[in-house]
Amino acid sequence: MATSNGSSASADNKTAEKVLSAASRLFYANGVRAVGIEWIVAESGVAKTSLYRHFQTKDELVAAFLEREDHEFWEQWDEVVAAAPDDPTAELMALLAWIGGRVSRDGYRGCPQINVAAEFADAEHPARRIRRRHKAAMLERLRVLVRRIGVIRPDDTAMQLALLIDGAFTSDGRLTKAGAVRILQNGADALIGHLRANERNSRAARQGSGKRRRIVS
Amino acid sequence: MATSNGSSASADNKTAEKVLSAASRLFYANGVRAVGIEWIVAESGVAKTSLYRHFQTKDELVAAFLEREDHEFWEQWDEVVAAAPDDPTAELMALLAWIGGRVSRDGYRGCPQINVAAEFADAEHPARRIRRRHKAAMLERLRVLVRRIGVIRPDDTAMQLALLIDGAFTSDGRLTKAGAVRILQNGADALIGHLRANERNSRAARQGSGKRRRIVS
DNA sequence: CGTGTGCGATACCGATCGGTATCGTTAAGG
DNA sequence: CCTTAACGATACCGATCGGTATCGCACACG
Repeated sequence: MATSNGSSASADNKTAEKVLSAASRLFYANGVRAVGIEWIVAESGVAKTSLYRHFQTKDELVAAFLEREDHEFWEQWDEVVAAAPDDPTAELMALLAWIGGRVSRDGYRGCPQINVAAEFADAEHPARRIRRRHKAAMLERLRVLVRRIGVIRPDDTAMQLALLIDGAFTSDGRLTKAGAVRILQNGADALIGHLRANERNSRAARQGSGKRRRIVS
Repeated sequence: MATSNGSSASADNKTAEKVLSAASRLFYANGVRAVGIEWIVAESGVAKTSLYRHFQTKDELVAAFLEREDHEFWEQWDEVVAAAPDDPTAELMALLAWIGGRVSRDGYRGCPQINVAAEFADAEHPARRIRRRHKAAMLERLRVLVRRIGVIRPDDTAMQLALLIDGAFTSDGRLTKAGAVRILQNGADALIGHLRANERNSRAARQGSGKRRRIVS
């Protein structure tokens, strides 16, 4: 059903892969409109002809970039979840530790979905569509998670967590690694703890949260 | 010290004002790089020559756009604060009601500071500088506010509120007006309530928050 | 009544944009 | 060994990019 290629979405060909990886780097670092095709050609070491053999238009290349980003994001998300203890609160904290580390890395330039989508006015542009789907997926995953945690208004709480995370994505270097993780985890703890359904679990979790927050560093 | 002009930052001249207002509209709706000078010329009804008489480069026009946005944002912020009761928590809720309304308006396309800055790779580009200053100013105002509220870790709480707000700015139509205000205010209530210094005030505030949240709608 | 300053119109600049056409080369598979 | 398909190199396309130069006109002010 798929090629033997172990890599991620699209770019099953080696030439296409060189193009897509170079384009991804350049798009992310400079913005889509600031990167011309010739720049991608130079950086990828692939002929312009070949580039257009695999991607008919620049927009298609942009879409492939975002699709891959989306795919890799959920791949890592699932890995973090798999490594976390089977407790929804611990799962959330592990995810926030991962995100905190991600946004405080050197050269982090924000969420590619947000950045790229902002460059296109048409709401039906591929970039806008992929971004909507990506963000809807995150919100849905957070909903499932906070329902398992057992908060009173899971939809609102999930959205609050989504806003917190998207805010971190656009923090633009204002967060150090330690600070990012602490701020995200304590913030989430307040958001879920405040409205937790069963007060017993709530109290216990708040006491033990100091340990649980450190599961993924 | 200033011209008699009652309008906002820069563009003290009528021609310059026409250029800047047209450019602002186009930049915000389409992104900076997607808008060519000729488009601004056509939309403003001003000759290209005149445009370049008032703004030497496109970057300067971009900077003027962001400076004005920054200025108007704090102007409105101050108005909201002035209209709110002299209670820090009520002030915060009023600000969030304002922001909730803002991000759920038709045609809202996100925070211009965030959007425009994302289009430039150079961290010393005017757009990036203005954005940093703008976001630092917001964080500082939130710090002062949460200190007055009296939370345990004001710096962290202020950053959490900033993330929540920036997240709302990038929510891209996922928030209805009613939902936005409720989610922001309840979120902020959890963030400040959870860590409030004096438990008595905390408990009282949580009970009365349903009323207090509706001060500005 | 002159005079200067700001504006509009237009033509133009080199550079770059996304995208195509042509053609010679390379390499893998039967 | 020969076919075939993919790739590289290059030249080219019209359109647009940000920015400038030239010039004629209108109008406010002394």
